[in-house]
Amino acid sequence: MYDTFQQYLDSKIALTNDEKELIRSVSILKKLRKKQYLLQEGDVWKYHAFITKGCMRTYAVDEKGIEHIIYFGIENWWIGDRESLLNQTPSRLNIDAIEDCEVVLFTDPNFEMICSKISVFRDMIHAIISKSFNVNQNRILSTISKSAEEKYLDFIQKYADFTTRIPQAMIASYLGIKPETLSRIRNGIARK
Amino acid sequence: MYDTFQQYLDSKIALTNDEKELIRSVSILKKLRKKQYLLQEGDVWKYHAFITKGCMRTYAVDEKGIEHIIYFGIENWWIGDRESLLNQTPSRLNIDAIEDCEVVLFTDPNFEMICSKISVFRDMIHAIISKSFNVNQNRILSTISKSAEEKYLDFIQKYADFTTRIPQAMIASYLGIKPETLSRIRNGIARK
DNA sequence: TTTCCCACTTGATGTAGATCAATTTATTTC
DNA sequence: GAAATAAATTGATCTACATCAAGTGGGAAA
Repeated sequence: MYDTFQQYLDSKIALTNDEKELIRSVSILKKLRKKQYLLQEGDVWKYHAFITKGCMRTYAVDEKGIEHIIYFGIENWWIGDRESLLNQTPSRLNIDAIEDCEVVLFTDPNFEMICSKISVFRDMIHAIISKSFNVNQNRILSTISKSAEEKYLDFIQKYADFTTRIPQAMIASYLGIKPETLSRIRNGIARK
Repeated sequence: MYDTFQQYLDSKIALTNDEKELIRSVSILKKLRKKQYLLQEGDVWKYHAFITKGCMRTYAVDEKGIEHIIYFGIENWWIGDRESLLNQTPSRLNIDAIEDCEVVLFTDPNFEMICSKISVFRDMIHAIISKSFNVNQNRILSTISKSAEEKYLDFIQKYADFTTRIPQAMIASYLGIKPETLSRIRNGIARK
């Protein structure tokens, strides 16, 4: 279970055995059943979380009770609420498991400790955040400029591996369209 | 002109005079006329840019020739295309001046040099990127979940100082709606 | 196997926002 | 300060997507 994370680290950075052991020693392993929350609205997020197995989502619920998914994560992706973590404020977001999942958690102080002691780790994390920033910026451009069909085609092209694992209604939510609309779009594409 | 940037630094981090001088020594000052490009689509972005005066925008142009604004920046904001910088690929974005502007530029190697030598500077930059990530995430949530009117009300509340300086049509573009629609929304709000 | 449930589809209709086109109101520019 | 240019408004119409409501199929429970 930790092994997946270790392989991820090895693929990204070169660490000494002591460094590996330091990281492992403060890691927390957690299993989640399908539908189980990792973070629930109103709670303060305290961790840095890495998914080693399964598929998760981050979403907000609006005043009408409608869920709006802002993020999907699978194996080898990080997930969390950086805003809640940074400001130590109650989260407006929910994170839960779409499938049975396994995650590796680090408390923020331990994570900071690792970053301060292992500069390649810190650099790796900063590179990830930097890339995530770009991903978000591209998604903003997509949402403000494209039609529902274009957004869907972009999505399945970019996240081909997600489309089979994630219910269609959740993909619709992520794209900011209704499930019925997505169904019709798929229908339209199929009959071309 | 550099003074605005120095004041910004002083407000954020404590630096020795040598450190201040190191930063200043590699800074590049640049003035931009209204409508002048800082970055043009197809070019590779090479800098880290800080606005000391004026107002700028970042936007993409789609295949129909329509501009989609993804970012506004004013005094004391950073601006650039991190994706182009990171990958050294031609940018899909344009950055230009909405008003006459002054910016402080650092080439990427110089910027990295500063980060490596002055850890508080590096930490400041990482904190800014981290916050920007959150801002973008909130904007994604807003665009996929809210009506045009709600988005506009959020915008003027969050960026009150922008609304007077930025043409309405550009705000509409930023929100992903048409200028006519924004005009009608404003009209509707006014007559309430 | 049957039942139940859930994800998805399909149809009919409604509506927010887009489009097209014509004015009016501001800003530049000379 | 007049002429030219650009920005914003307003009206009429259109359309992509939403909404509401039934129906279908397929997989888990019993």
